[in-house]
Amino acid sequence: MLAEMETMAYVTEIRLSGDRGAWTGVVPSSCPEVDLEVIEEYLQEHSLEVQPSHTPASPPTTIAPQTHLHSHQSTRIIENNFSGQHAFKWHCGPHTPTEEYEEQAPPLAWPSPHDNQWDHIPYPCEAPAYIDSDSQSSSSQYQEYHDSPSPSSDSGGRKSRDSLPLAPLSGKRKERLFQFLFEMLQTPSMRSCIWWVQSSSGTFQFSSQNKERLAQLWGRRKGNRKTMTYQKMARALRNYSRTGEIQKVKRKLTYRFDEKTLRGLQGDSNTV
DNA sequence: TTATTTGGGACGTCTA
DNA sequence: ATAGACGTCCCAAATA
Repeated sequence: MLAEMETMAYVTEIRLSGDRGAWTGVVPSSCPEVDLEVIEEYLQEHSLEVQPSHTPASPPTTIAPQTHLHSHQSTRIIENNFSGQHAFKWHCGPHTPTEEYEEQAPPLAWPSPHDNQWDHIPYPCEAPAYIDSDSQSSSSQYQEYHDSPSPSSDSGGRKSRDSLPLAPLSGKRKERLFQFLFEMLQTPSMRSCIWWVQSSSGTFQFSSQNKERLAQLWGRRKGNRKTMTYQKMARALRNYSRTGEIQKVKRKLTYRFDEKTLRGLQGDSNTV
């Protein structure tokens, strides 16, 4: 069934990325459960993320009103490379994806919050981080962990690691929020909660629908006493604005990894 | 206007 | 003991 949903998502992606004009109304029809509002949210959120390579935060003024997914403006979305509308799939199943994820959490390679496996286990998915949504569509194949060549010739990889002590310095180091987020971004089953907007620039976005789930996972990971909420997690995220690891971009629920941080994370995930 | 998002001060907790 | 990295609470402003 999971396979079915994957297929569903896959088909959706194909339609989105492969057949621009034809996808109007196609997605929902193949899945009655699909929440149109969510789709619209995705379309809106993503369509706004048309990022000129030089500036990730495009001014809202350039944003065309996204009336409906039936509109011809869907083209814009596709141009945006936002074919990875993985979120669609979760509405097809009985549970939200995060619920599934929670159920699968242990097998999905979570180091228990107690032991410090985090320090030595590899990321659940070591696929290159630089996979845009469309690349992720083909990621259905890297559902399982698999080796992948390092993100080739990252001249700054080492350097950034020097300036960014992500790796355990003295054997063990507590997991940081941005590391967790990065990991989630590499986890296909979490696509419904968080996804790359433009992986090349380190821009990612939370799902308005499932951000709380992700926050809860973070809270569990940390072994907090109280339930983590997006509010609180976002507070920590805002702290990164000062320290520079992650910056907020002018898009709803969208943030961006600092270049160095991103490289450090990628280098980290490839060398652990 | 309401609900959601965003931003940040203040203080607490935990860990290296 | 101290500092870093949040976690928690709270409030206000910006947006949708």
